[in-house]
Amino acid sequence: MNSLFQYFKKFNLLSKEAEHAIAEISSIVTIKKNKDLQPIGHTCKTIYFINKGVARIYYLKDGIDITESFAFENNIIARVESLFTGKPSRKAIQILEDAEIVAINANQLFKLYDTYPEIERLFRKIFEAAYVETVNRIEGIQFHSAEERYKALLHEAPNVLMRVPLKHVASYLGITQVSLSRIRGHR
Amino acid sequence: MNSLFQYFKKFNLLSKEAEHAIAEISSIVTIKKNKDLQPIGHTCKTIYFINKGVARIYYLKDGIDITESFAFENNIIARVESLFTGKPSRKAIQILEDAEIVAINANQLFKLYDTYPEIERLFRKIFEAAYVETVNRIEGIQFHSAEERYKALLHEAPNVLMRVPLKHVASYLGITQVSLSRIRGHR
DNA sequence: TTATTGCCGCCACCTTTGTGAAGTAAACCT
DNA sequence: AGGTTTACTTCACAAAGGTGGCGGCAATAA
Repeated sequence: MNSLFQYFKKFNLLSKEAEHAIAEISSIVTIKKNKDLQPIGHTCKTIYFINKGVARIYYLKDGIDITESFAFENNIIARVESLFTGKPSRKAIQILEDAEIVAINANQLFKLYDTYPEIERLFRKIFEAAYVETVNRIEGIQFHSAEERYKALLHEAPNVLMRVPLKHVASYLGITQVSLSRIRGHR
Repeated sequence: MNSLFQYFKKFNLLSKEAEHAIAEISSIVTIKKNKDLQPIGHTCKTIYFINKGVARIYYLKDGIDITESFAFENNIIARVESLFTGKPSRKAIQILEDAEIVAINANQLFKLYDTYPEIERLFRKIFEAAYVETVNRIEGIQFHSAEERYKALLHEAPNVLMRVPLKHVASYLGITQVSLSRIRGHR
C-alpha cells in the first residue's frame, strides 16, 4: 500500500486522514499469470494499482484479441470507458505476469470525493494525466507507419517488448503479428 | 453565455454564485473563418466553448497539416496536452466557419477550484467524458480500415462531412485526400 | 518421455493505401 | 474581366501491410 501513496504524491499531497480513508476502501489482490482480473461484460467498479507484475486491457474485435494498453509496476489501470459512464465494459483486464495489485473500490471512492476534496483533486489530476497520454497516443497511431510506431515503442518503453508476448505488442501497435515480425527483422 | 450554462447542467448543477464566478473570468470572442483562434507554440491557457461556428485542432507533421479533432456548436474545445501539462502546445485551433466563442481563462478557473469544489467537479466530469471519447476513438483507429472509419463518421457525425473541407476529414481519419476520394466514389 | 499447445518467424500472394502528376470547377482576388 | 488559388477527383504506379499456410522451438501437460 505504501507504493500507492508514493505514487499519489506525484499528483497531489494527501492528509493522513485522506490516505487512511482510501486504505479503508482498498484491498490487496494477488493473481496469477494469464488470469483475467476483470472479465468482459462487467461494469468497471474498481481502480487498480500495480505493485508487482504486468497487466493489459484487451477486447475482442470480430473474435480477434486486441490489446488496448499495458500497465506495469507503480501504475494505475482502469477501464475508464466503463468507470466514467457506468456502462458495462467490452474490455477485460488480464494479468501477464504473476501480480500483486491494490484494488480501490470506485463507488466508495467517488463517495469520498464529497468529504475529501483533496481526494477528488488527486484523481482528477491522475486521470487528466492519463487523458493527455491517450491524446498523444492518437497522434502516434494516426500518422506514423507501423515501423515508426514500433521503433517509438522500443525507444519509449523497451520494457513492454521485454516482458510482453509479441502478439499483444502487435495488436497494441495496430498491426498483425506477421507485420511486426517483418519489421523486427528490419525489413 | 446562457448556452454555456445549459451545457454545464448536463454534467453538474452549479449555484448562482459559481455561475457568476465563471462568467467573471470568461469573455465572448467573435472570429472569422480561416483564422487561428490560438497559434501553434503557445501554452494553452484558455478553454473555449462554441456558441456558433465550427473549429478544429490541427498540427503540422513534417510540414503536413493534420486535423486532430473538430468541434461544433455547444461543445468545449481545448488543447488538453498543453492545458494539463503547462507545456507549449504544438497544436493550433482554427476556425472553419465564422464563430462566436466563449473563452474561459484557465488559470483563473483553476483558482476557482479552491473556493468552489462544485466547479472543480464540473470540469472533472467534462474532461472525464472527453477522455472516454478519446479512448473510444483509439479503438476506431486501431483496427478499422479507412473505409470503415469513413462510414462510421458518416453515420455518427454527418455534420462533419457537411460543414468541413474534405481534406481535413481525410487527415482526421488518418488517410490522404486521395484515399478519401477513392472511398467516397465507393471504390 | 512423448504429445500438445503457444509463440514466433518466414514465404507467397493479394488488397489497401500512399505518391506524384494532372485536370476540373468553384471561390477569391484585383 | 482575367488570373490565381483552393478544393476535389482521377489515373498509373509503388509501397505497406494483411492473409493463409508452414515450420521450428520451448514450455507445459499427460
